[in-house]
Amino acid sequence: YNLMMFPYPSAEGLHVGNIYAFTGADVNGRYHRLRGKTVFEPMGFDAFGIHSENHAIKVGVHPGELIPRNIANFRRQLRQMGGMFDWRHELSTTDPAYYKWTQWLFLQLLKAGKAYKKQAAVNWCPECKTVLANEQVIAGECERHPGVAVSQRFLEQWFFRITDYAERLLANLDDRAKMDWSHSTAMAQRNWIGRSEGAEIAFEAGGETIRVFTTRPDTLFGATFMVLAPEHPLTERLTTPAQRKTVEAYRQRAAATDLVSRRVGDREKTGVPTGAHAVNPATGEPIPVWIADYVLMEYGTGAIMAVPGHDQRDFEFASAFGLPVVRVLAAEGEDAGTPLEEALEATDDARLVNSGQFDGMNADEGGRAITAWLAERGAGRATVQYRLYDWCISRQRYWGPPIPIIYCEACGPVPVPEEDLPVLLPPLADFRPDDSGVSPLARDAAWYHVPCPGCGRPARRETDVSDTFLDSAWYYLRYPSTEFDDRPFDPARTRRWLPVASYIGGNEHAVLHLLYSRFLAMVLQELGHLHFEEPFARFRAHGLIVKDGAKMSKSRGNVVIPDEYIAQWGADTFRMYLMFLGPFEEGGDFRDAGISGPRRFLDRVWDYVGQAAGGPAGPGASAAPAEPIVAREALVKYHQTVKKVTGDLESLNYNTAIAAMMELLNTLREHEAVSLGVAEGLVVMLAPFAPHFAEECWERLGHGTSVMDAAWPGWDEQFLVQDRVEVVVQVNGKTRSRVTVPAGADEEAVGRAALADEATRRFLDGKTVRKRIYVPGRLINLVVG
RNA sequence: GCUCGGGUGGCGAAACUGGCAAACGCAGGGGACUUAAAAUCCCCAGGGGGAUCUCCCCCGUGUGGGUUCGAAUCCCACCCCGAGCACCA
Repeated sequence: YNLMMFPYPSAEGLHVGNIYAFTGADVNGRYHRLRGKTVFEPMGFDAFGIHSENHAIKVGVHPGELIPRNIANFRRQLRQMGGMFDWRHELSTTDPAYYKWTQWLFLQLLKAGKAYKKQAAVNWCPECKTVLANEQVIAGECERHPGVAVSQRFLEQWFFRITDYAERLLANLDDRAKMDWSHSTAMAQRNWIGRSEGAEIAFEAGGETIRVFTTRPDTLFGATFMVLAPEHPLTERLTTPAQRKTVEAYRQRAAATDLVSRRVGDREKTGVPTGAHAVNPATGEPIPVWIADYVLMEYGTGAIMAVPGHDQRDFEFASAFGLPVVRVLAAEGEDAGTPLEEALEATDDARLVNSGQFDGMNADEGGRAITAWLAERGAGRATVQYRLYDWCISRQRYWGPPIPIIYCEACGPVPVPEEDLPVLLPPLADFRPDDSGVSPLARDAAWYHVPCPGCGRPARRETDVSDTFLDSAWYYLRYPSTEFDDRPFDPARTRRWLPVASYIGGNEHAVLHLLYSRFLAMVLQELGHLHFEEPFARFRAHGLIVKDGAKMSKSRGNVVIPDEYIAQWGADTFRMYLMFLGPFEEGGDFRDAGISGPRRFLDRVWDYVGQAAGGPAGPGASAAPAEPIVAREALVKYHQTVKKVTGDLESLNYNTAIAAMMELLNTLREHEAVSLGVAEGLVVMLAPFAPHFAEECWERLGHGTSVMDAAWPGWDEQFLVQDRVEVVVQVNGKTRSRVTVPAGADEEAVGRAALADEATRRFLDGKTVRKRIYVPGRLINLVVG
């Protein structure tokens, strides 16, 4: 199962970046097919979603009309680039036969208690006029509208409990047997899940208990005040009558501030005291309780113990409001009373001070000891926190699968019965979102008002559609089973093809699509629908194609459309050029200057094939190397190349594979070594990169069947072992000469040969050899005094 | 700030596990072919210096140190570029 990320057909067509990614994946698929595997390489279209809808709004055409048009163009380009796609299994997420099952998935998660609804502060993009997932908010701005600040709104939203799976999602990343992934992608997921070890500590405050999470329990003695998030539920009960007005004003101001600017880290600290005091369980001292918006309700417990001596944010807050700073860490020999200019970080030689019986311990020991001490008193315990949020899937937009829920006055939210799926998206003429926060779907009265499936009384439909990432979180499950309309994925097909053997795609989806897909697979496995929990056995992130050092984007005007290049140079030359540009996993800078290199190479191969087709058959790919009718050097090069190219294709090192084939051709030409067998082997090795060209060559070489049905060439080790080898001679580590010795010569023999070598002798200059280092068959280093 | 990548000729890059730095290609120079140009083919090509000119020396993989017989590769410190995360307690 050779999977690549299906495109969203929103723009004018595929750009060079898509072609690059798909070509790299297609080379992989074709290689494995030539190795004798049955390769499934499907293609489809991620055609729902905000990208597509915004494009439709911009162009002024209904997406229901525009998207099929775009898809037709994409299909044309995909055929042109020569991908080995199985079009019988094409899918589009906008097809009711597909999104029926997207809705079905929602119902399965709902049944399993993994979907829930809550009123939540959400990211609202005033430009998209919809809620964004946290993943779609980049540095406080909408990912699709740079410069547009995302604001805060409170809406009832559907969420998926991805946080229940934080530990498993994290742990599996280290399990190579389950998932062999690009390092960078796994790393991005680790960051996103954001695991922190620490302690939960209870502070008593006038009959109430404030729980905090801290990663630094060792600094407990330095906690001189506490801070609650403005939304913290305890705020109301803790606030003293004298402070009520101040606190209320602050809370209202915080609520009006959008989520985004709340999270900008370098803002001036603001906050107000509640008037209440809590007791530091370590010191027994009363410490004031404040509220401030630098503490976030969404993380940890929404409350912190503030340790201004050893946390920079707390230090800034204490400085702004004149709160006491106590240091509880000091370097060896440093005076525990020295005042701090800024928060002091824990270092290896730092020891606890001002911390009673824990004085003298380092931060780690102290943290463990204090946590244990708290646990004995029932005031704390070691715990783990994750940065991951639950996945908000509600979108107040038109172009998506309606969430299959019906609201009834009597029964509440009722799932649409599975036999009534799909809930079809009504064909709305005016599908534009407005500021109301209500999806455009509410405007279609006939669609909106339905009888309750439970009691039959008048009810109304959920008007939100689901996030595009839900569509794409399971498309790989659908591909093998596209012809079944009575099940989302056929069990036998699924067992035959899944998990995906190779998935190649961009790292921009490292924490969105790739995390959601994993989560969904885990849930489906628990529910007994799947036999695996990790959907992608191998994932490789390809690099980015940039232009003039910058990422291609419409706003920069540096997007390269592949069509003209394919028209001018041919799809195969273009594929070869892209794969030759640099390491596939690193990407590269698109320059049209270099494209003539691969073209010249293919032209020369064409000439060589012409000669070989007319010439005598010789040893090579399939034939036994009977008569060396061509120079032995050429044959050796051939077998070396087969081995090199095979290894490089396994590891996606396409650029060096192409370079090796170029070297081979250069050697063949140099020795005028024309051989049918060698030509055949070379053509088969070229087939993954230049499939149309290889097909023509194959026919020219006298074959009546497709080159894709040929066998991958093998190499003969007998050509790889040489009877004489060249050994580099170094004197004091500098290369001075080289000598040719019989393969397997021992150190003594090579040493003698080196000493007999005239060029070497000049550098020895009569001095005695103090030491001799010999790397067998490679190098000898003579150290002279 | 934290976490990952990366920095090698004019350019894209290569270099197995510490063992000939620059393979392969682009651009460039010279030559052959041609009335000419394009295409094609052959040769040259990291920098500097020397020479008895089919030869030799020195320098050279972001910077500075270190380990080693030997470092693009390993270690320490720093600089720069890219990506992810970020008032995450």
